Amino acid sequence: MPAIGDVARLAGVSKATASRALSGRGYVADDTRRRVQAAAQRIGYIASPDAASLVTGRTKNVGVVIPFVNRWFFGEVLEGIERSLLSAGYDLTLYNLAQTGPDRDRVFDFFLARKRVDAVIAVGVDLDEREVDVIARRSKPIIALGGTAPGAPRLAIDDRAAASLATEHLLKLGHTRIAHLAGAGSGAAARSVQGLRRSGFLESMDAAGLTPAGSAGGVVEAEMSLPGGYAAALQLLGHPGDRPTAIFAASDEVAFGAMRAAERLGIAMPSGLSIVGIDGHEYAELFGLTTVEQYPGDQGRRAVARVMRLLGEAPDGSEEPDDAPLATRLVVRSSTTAAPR
Amino acid sequence: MPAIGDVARLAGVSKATASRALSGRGYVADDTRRRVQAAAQRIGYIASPDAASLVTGRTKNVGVVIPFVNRWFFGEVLEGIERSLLSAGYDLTLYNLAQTGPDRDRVFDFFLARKRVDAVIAVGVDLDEREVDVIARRSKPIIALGGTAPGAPRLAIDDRAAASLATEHLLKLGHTRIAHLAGAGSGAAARSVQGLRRSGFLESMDAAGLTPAGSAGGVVEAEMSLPGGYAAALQLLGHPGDRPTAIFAASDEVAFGAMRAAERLGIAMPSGLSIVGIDGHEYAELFGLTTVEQYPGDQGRRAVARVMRLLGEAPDGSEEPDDAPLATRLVVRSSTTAAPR
DNA sequence: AGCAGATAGGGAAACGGTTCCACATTCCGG
DNA sequence: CCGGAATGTGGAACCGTTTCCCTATCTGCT
Repeated sequence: MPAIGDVARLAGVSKATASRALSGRGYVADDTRRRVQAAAQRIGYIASPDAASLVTGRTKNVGVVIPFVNRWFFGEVLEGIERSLLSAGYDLTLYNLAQTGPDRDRVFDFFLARKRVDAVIAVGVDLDEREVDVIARRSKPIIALGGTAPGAPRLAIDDRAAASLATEHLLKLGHTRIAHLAGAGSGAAARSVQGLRRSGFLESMDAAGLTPAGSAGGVVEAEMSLPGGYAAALQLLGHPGDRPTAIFAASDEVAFGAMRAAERLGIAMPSGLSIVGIDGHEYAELFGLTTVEQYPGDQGRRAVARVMRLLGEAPDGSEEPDDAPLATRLVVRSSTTAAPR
Repeated sequence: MPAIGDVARLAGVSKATASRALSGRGYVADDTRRRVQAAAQRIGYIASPDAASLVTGRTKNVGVVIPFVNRWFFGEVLEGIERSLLSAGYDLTLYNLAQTGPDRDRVFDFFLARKRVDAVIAVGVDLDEREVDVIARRSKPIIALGGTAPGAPRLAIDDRAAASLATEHLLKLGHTRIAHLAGAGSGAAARSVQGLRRSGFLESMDAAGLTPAGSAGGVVEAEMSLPGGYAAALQLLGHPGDRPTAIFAASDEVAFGAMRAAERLGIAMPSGLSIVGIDGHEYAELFGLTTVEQYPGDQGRRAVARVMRLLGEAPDGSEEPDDAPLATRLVVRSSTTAAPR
């Protein structure tokens, strides 16, 4: 395997000059540069990133910590991050983080603590102080997308506002018996995505002078997936007596599950039940789901842009990042309609 | 940032001994080992993987090349790979490969050609000889999961057999008017996953003395996604006159799209239309989809095991890999029923 | 003519580990 | 009791880059 010394010898220059010629740093005569490049090309020279990062301390690699890859939101974010990173010449090292437990500790204490990544993007995961600290101590930037990380820059939609937007849509349609399919853990973790959506819902209901309707107090926790939504909706809609006329689901996948449950129970939609979700899932249009859209692919790209700036790789002319919440938009489709009288 | 020299000094030994004590290679007295470990612990020493791989040539990192992360099959495979790799102490570098184009070349020529990964797992992608060669020339193992890579070990289900299994299920139910929603490109690339499934279908039909039924010759290509299946099914089922009574869809996601299309067209299921897919998608049970299951998470784990063996990291007592096709299983649910007479 | 600054290039010292080789000691079997 | 093997440790070379520092030439300006 050819090393830079071989290139240098072939081009008749020193290693130092060869390095400068290839990396573009420092003064090198045009003619020399061309000779070196030709030599490198000829013997198929490829620089060793290990050797380079050993001396520069930069790895051109960022770690992405993510709890799922197979949920729509996370998959989209990951794809967005990947493309941006690739076009910036960076590698992406993936850490599929379990919610908690020894595996999780291992990721932080063993994998991320080493000097293999220049920065960390934590997607949809709530980091505790110790975890942030492990990264920060190595003075590597960390940024949170969706989840929370104490002391780190955060990129997220305003989940509470999004939930209010969805809820108010139902209220405007005249619904008064409204239930919420909340994300698992939303009751316990108030600052989590699920928690914020839940409280946005409760606030809007409260402001309208209403209380959640349906069995189990009108708020049922569901795993944030289609089967999760299905199971929870069956529970929520099980008693024909006190059925809600509308449901606000914590995510589109949960909403799909609820739609499926309604179908199974023979409830007509939307005349008998209106459903609104959050996400703007790829399938929402096809299923006619009213939802508050967000744009995870774009969020991923933004996170990368943010990280690049922190790493001093800001492309010139790029504007400053702001901490404004990310974009959302209510899209009304056929899954919601006016309340039956 | 403490280096191994600091640990050595603190423990009163040489760098060589410290290295041996921490890595567990070579002879070190128990007492010494403990002293070194204590010292490392005390000053928070963490070895630099770059330095290590510079001298050993091993990076403890494998590259995964994958065309999507947000399709069920790929997401599951990726999660399986990730967990296995993590528990083997390996990092996973993700390359989300565009189907073709300059980005794709860049991945191979720039990213994968460098010495940053010890091996490559290519998931669901058909590599050409040049691409395989780039990796092989660096004498890094490459293994294909799902897709094809000339000259590389391949892990895959028998797609043709799976398609036949699905088709024969429909035949046994008495269907004679059967259509196929094939994957995009299945006609052009006979050896691709889509191509094999298509030919498995055609073979079984042929063996039964039947020709595909429905508009467009009974075989319509669809993007391998739910919206893709929806659009293609609308086309296939558009003319009430020559409607098939059963559809074999190239994947479960396509099948879901077709189910949705049937619903939209007011076709009763399964009495008016039977549908069978391939995959064993997470949602298949909920939607009552008959399907030929495969187990992508397990496939990912297997791929990692295979790579570990090629890297000489076989855990003792693990058996030899075989090239037998991976497991599949027909699961009959409510989306298929006997042909109407 | 003299000089500062820009341009060009080389030698050598890092970076942080691993491993080869040499040397010393202990152990064990014949 | 002796020789070789097993065990334990240190010194130094090495992996492949980048970069610091030094020297040399060339430009343009006073």
